Amino acid sequence: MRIRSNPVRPERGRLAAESKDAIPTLAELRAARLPLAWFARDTAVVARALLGCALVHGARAGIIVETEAYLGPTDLASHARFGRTARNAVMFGAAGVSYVYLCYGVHEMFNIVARAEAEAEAGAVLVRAVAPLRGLPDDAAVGRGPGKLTRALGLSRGQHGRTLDGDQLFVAGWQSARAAAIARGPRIGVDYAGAWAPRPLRFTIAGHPAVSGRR
DNA sequence: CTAAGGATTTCT
DNA sequence: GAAATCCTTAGC
Repeated sequence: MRIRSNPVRPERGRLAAESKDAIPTLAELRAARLPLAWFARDTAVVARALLGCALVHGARAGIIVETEAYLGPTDLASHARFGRTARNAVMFGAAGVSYVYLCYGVHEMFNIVARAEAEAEAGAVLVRAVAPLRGLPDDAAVGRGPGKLTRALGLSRGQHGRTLDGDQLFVAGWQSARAAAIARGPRIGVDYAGAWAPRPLRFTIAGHPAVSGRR
C-alpha cells in the first residue's frame, strides 16, 4: 500500500518529521495528542481549529479538512433540537467525547463533543472529510465525506461515547491550517432547518481535494 | 436522477 | 404500533 505524504501546508511546524513532509509515526502523533480540555470551547471555534489536525484510530490517521458545528437545542439542524435523548445524550456531556450514529441506515457519522461550559446545553463537531495521512490508500476519495471517512478509519458506533484521550482513538495537533486557507459556509444536508440552514457553521480547507461537495 | 438501509423520533 | 425522517453514497 502506498501512503501519501502530508498534503497540508503547516502554519508553523510542530514535529520534526513535518519539515521533511514525512509520514508521522504513531509515537509522534501520540505526543501531539490534544487534551480533553482543548475541546471545551465554543463549538464553532473547535470545528474551525480541528482543520489540519489528525484524527487517529489504531494505526490509521487522516488530516481533518472539513468539519461542521452542531449546537444545542436551539439549533434546528442539530440532533440536540429535540432535547436530550438516548442517542444524543453524549452531546450534553463532557467535551472531548465521541458521538457516533448511523445515518440513512448505512453510514456511520463521527462527531466530537465540543462546547464551552458557559456556551450552551449541548454541542458537537461532525468530521466530514479527512485526507489520508497514515495507513490509508493514497487516494483523497477514501476520506471524502462523513460516511467514507469512518469506513476508511474503521470507525463505527463501537467507538461511540469514548473519551478521545486514549492510545487508540484521539486527535493530534499535528498542525494547524493557515487562516487564509480556511473557508466557511452553510452546512450540508440541513435544508430542513429553517433559519438555521444558512448559518455558516461548515469549515473547510479551501480547495482541498478531500473536501466533499463544493470545495 | 433514485434506491438502499436501519435506527430514531413523532405521530395517530 | 405505524409512519416519516434522516448531518449519505453508489449506481443508473
